[in-house]
Amino acid sequence: MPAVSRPTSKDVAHEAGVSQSTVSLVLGGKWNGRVSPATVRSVRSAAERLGYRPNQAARNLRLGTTRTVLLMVPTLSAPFFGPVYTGAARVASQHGFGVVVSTWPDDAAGPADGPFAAPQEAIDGILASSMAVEALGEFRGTPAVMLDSGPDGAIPTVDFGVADGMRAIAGHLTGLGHRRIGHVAAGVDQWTFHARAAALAAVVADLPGGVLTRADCAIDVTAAKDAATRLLTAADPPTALVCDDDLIAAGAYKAARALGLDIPSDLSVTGFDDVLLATALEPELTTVRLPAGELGAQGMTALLDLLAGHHPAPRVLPGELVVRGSTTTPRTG
Amino acid sequence: MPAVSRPTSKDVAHEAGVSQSTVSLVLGGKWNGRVSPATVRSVRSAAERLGYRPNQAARNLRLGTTRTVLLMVPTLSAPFFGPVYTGAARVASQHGFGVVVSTWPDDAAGPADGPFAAPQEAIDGILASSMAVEALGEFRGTPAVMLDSGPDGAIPTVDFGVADGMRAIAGHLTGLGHRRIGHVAAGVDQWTFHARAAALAAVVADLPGGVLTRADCAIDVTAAKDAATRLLTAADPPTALVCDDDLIAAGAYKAARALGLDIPSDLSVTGFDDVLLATALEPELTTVRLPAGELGAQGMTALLDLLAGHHPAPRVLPGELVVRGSTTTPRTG
DNA sequence: GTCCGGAAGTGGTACGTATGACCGGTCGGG
DNA sequence: CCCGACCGGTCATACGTACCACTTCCGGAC
Repeated sequence: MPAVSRPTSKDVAHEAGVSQSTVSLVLGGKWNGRVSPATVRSVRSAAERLGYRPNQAARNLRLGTTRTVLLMVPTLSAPFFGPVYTGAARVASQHGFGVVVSTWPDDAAGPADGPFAAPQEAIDGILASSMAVEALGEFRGTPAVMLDSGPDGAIPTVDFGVADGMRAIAGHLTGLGHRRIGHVAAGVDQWTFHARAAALAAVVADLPGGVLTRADCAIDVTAAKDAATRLLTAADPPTALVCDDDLIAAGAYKAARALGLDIPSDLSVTGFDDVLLATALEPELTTVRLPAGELGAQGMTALLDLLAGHHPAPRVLPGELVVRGSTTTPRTG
Repeated sequence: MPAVSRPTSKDVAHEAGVSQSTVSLVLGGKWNGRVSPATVRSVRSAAERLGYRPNQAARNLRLGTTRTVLLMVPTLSAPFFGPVYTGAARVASQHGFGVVVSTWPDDAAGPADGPFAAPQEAIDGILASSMAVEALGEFRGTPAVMLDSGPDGAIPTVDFGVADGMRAIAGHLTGLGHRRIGHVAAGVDQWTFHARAAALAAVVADLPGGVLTRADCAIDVTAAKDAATRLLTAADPPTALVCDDDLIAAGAYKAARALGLDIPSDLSVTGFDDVLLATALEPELTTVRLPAGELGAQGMTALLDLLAGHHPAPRVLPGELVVRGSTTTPRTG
């Protein structure tokens, strides 16, 4: 406990020889024509001299608002959500809002392994990843925006156009001549992955001679390697692997190398997200760029709209196909 | 603004037919022998029925403490600091503390590009990365712990043993027979990088025939590729590249590939940190594992100690050399 | 019958801020 | 000469909680 307590507005008032109300007026900027310039100067200099910082707890109590929102994401240890936080925090900061984060504890596999860490602060609103939807019940009544959760009637949403992204991937591969396609899928029960799988399946089903095989795995390099190996060692193996995530693609690379397959001449591989990893791999990964920072920023914008009383329209951020060196025409024969 | 205001302890008191004081007593757990079991049950059920959640702002004001600490790191978009946050948040949560984060805005290159986003909440303490040291002045008087900043007389610190780690790297390479070593250094004016450079230089200086060259770059794959290319295209190029960071090593891989050099047979490469990327590279990267999550956890532990009135001793977390496929004996001749 | 003391709970207040309601003085217009 | 408007501020209160000091009830001891 700090032995020296911080100065209050009353201390500033005493120092400046005015009342506490006047201090609040001046420092709150509400003094248009109510306070003389001389007094304003004197109050400001007194505050400066004492190093006065307003007590946020008292202000929050008085105003009934905290100008703070809660961001709920599964983890910040994985690559994707860091930029989401950054984008959200930037927009929040521009509007004078703070952000507190809540994640699954210990990078657990899911919310069943423990509750989100509850913030000690009161919050005005919630920006929640779809993977946090179960934990939202704790905060019934708090305005919320969901990220990447699919259209929802009750809660405003900001989504990626993952189906379009997956169609672009599939179109790219089939355009190159691939017919036997393997889907290394994230074994996670989330809208975004269901939407990707459905989009891919639809494209392959419409393709004469198209064959789609599938293996599920956790979003983890090692698990992905195993899943990809299963697909590649089956009879009549695919000539291209479509991975639900760049990390999964990294596992597919490992599987291919272990089997002596060259990427892309023996096997085309695609990812999803375009995290830093995608350009560090060799060859660089063909993937769909999901603007994670933009998701956070647009989500925060929607949430602030909601807090301001407007009901924001659902937004969809397009993914962009980024063709790099991991895809080419299949080996003939 | 939500039209329906949350119930207060007064509402609960009315519902249970007791006074607000009693509600506070019961829900605060301070009722040992002061309140009858029947009343306790009735208060608890009333709180449950109304969905009562204590107003944190009021509690913070009354108690003069927020049970919240501020974590200052340069960014959460880069791989390293996510686990730091996770470790810190886990320990904080176990002690009933919350965490708010402050980063450089927009992933700027440094604090000069703008202030850290100030949290809207009052905080009890600060856990700051060394890269945030400049911003610490705003919070003069708040208890703080520095991470990865080197020994400091005034502020408790938690550091990595980066010098030992670098000596392990250097010993590994020289033990393999390398004599001409290139240092792809992070061009960042921080204790941790100075310590790494000094440790490496000392080992090479003690080595008969040892030659150390150096190129600086930002912690960024593209910039690292350029820097590594400069070293590798010089006369009498190094047989091993020591990189200050795994991301820099990824750039070195790209430079080697562009020059037609095989890793490790033509060139050994080492990294630092052991982020996810290290095992996704091919071949997997020899590096020093810095336990980022442990840094956050130990730092938070030290900070909570400090808040409890104990002055924590400086702590040093050892780095561990992880030998993978990117290093071998230099090509003879 | 009086007094004591513990059990069970209540009243009142303070934390620091923001703000609506006041208030004394001056000045110009009617 | 009086009244209202306006300037430049102050007073008092409320936000919701935690906790100290106090009261009331009641069973027993003397």
